[in-house]
Amino acid sequence: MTNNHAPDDTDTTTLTIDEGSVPAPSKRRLESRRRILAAARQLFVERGYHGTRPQDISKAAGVGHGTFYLHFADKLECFLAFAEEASKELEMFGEQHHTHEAQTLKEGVHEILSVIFNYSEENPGVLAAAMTDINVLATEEMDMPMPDQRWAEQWGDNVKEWQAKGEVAADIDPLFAGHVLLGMIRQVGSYGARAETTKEEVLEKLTQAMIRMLTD
Amino acid sequence: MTNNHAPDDTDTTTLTIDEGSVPAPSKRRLESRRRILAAARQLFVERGYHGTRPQDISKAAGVGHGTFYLHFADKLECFLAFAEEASKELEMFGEQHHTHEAQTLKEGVHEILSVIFNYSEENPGVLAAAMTDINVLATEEMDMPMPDQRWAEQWGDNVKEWQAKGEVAADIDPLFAGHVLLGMIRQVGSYGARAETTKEEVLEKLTQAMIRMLTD
DNA sequence: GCTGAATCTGACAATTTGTCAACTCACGAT
DNA sequence: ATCGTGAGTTGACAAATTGTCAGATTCAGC
Repeated sequence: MTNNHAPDDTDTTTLTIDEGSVPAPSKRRLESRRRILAAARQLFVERGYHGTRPQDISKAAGVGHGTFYLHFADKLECFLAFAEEASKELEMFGEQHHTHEAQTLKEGVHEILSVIFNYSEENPGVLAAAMTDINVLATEEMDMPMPDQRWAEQWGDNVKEWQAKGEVAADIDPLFAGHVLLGMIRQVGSYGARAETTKEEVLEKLTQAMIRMLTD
Repeated sequence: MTNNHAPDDTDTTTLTIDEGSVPAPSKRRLESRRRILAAARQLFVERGYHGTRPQDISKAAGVGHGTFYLHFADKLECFLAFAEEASKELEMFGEQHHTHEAQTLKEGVHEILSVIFNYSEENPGVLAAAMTDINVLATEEMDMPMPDQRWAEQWGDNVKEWQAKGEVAADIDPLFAGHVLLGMIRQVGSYGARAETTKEEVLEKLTQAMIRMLTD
């Protein structure tokens, strides 16, 4: 398998301008990539990883079959790019929908979860994929931390801040808690998408469960 | 794709004797299947789903390439069988290592987690696969509940019992909590396999986190 | 408009998945 | 012990998919 796609020092996620070292990708190239990723997203969510083929993706994207391989080495890499993209989107979604500075731990947790739930509602199935434990798909070391790991760490940072304010129990390891919280969100997200229950109810219950876990 | 493998009414997991309706599979057939599943397990754990091919599995199993398809329709079905097998193993492992009736909620949780952690130590990577959210691989309805769903429900049953004894907060929805607990275990299992920390430490922290989540 | 680099395309090569006629093996009948 | 038979397996080959790359197309700069 030969790697035909762009040089690895190109930021393969957003293809932003990297002053001086690599020329900016053309609009054309960006557009092709965008279309491929959009098609990939739809198919991964609809059919799952197993049932999605590179040829399906390129066809749905309206590009030549070989074009897929100019952008991604294989299906896995395309999947990882999709997950990364979704992760970034959630971040931006959160920034856009940030309403006010939380006064309490409960408000803080509730607000973050609301963002996640609202994003999920608008993009069914996307977060489930983005938060995938990549280890099941592939076991080799990844070039960068995966979205789920980064989120766990971010939650860990949040816990550390709340702990500094005395809102979270002092004996809790923030990073550990970050992972625990991520696990909760992941599973409840999956369960909530299936169960006969409302988003609001799940949101309240999950907030409650998380608060309990974090406090004495 | 034609389905060449045994009639669907055969229990494809353990191929137990089904009195009267289907003849028992021969030793030879059981042995082939066992070897395929053993090879599949090793490869799925080593390489992940993406990097494992049916031809790799049949080769590692020491059976003909076509034999794979006599037992499983495709890679996904083989993976699901592996996950199911691992799930059953954990159950049996738990039964064999059940030491005593828990006196407190903490002991109960600690004991169940010990079983899970001990099994994981003896079978690295297997539980991660067995507890996979199958939805990422495939989105169609499965014929039976997946291992992760069943575990969540089992934890839900445990929570209900503990609740009846007044050990778990009365306002907690047992099934919801079951899913939350599963999510915690899953993520912490993944984190613990990677982090520079001891099994005992992770076990203690997770027990603590779970108790907090379940109590006032 | 011309040019050349960037990018794409799809035919074809390479590889993998899936099929099935031929073969093997285990078991029961004689 | 031998033989017949059906279950189960095999691997050559068909079908499908992944991956490659020479030729084609596009587009920005002059």
